[in-house]
Amino acid sequence: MPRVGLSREKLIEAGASLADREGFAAVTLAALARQFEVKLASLYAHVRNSEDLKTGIALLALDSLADRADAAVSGRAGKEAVAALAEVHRRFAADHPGLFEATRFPLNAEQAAGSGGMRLARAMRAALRGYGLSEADEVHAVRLLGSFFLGFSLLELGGNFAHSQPAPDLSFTRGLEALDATLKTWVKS
Amino acid sequence: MPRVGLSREKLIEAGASLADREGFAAVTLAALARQFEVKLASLYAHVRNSEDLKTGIALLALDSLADRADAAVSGRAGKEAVAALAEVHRRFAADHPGLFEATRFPLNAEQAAGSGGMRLARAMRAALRGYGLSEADEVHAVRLLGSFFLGFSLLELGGNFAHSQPAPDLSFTRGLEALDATLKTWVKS
DNA sequence: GTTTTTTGCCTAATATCATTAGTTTTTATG
DNA sequence: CATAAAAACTAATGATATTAGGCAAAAAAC
Repeated sequence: MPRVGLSREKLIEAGASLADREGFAAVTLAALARQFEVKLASLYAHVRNSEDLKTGIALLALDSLADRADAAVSGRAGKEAVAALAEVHRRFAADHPGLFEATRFPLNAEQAAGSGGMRLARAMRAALRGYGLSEADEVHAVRLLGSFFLGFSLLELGGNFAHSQPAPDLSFTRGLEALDATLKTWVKS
Repeated sequence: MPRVGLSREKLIEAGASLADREGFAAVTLAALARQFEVKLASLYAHVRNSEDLKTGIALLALDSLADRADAAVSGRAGKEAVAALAEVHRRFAADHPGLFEATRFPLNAEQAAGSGGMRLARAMRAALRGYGLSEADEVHAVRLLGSFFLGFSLLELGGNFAHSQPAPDLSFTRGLEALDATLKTWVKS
């Protein structure tokens, strides 16, 4: 019986593709075993357990998002950079809901420290450079923007904006304008 | 064999309690069957399936959150009301993470229309009354605030603010101040 | 009170997913 | 070529979920 030639990387890649096509919940060890035409137990030679596989997919998804964020803020600052970054988040969530969901898989501190999540925070700080905030205020602003990006995408994906007008596009734009305005005149303590 | 006296309401209540104690993921038909000392298949006389049960729990959790929101904005408007509402969201998420997660369970349009989620939106609009926004701008603001509340709680619960200073409390306060400032001078199109 | 109907709970079966321990076979290494 | 390492398999186990049919408790009807 020749070996199929599985590897951890292959499983993670295939898992991410499956997440993108059918949603993160469709990613199971059983599904991947079927895809590679091996017995399920064979996968344990390459991943510790289901959670280990999903962690790998989450890290890959975060890196994918971070790549796009880095590209978006490159050569930009201030309002333009923030808007570009916001667009990246929203487009990623809308175009790749399965991968977006994967980015939300819980990671431990060590995993998070080396992840695309940190790169995202750096891209956000780079985008905020044009606002001239202090170091502490920059963190507050990163958290404010990060919360808005995440919350908006989740609410939109969940259909929360589907039952009322105006269209979400406009709310997104107006929300960014409001945030830009307040960043320009950041309140002092 | 005397009947245990199960009912749909009892199962939903017990499920919500279990979610609160051990997290939403711990809520399974099997777990509830054990708790009531009946065979799992018996539960199907009261709920259609696992999703039906979880939908019921989600609606109960949303109502619980909405009750707190209504109480918080009662007799308040403007900055004070928004801050109280924000606190309710954040406290609920932090004190009842299992129930908070339940509120995020997907609902169809009909279920959502009659849910505590609509009451939350109303409480939000009531809180915004003090800012004198137009009807359309009010929707944008509801979505901006709702996104921030949800996003902040999720990031905080996920440990995203655990690896850096300043403490999340301060970021939350400063974020609200920034949002208050921009609501006061809402950008015109 | 008795009889009939409804409905709650159980049994049996089935399906799916996940994990572990040990075995066999393939591939890599010396 | 022989040996060791590792990939893939087998068997077993455990957990969750759902369906169909049967039995008996409780409710409804007489």
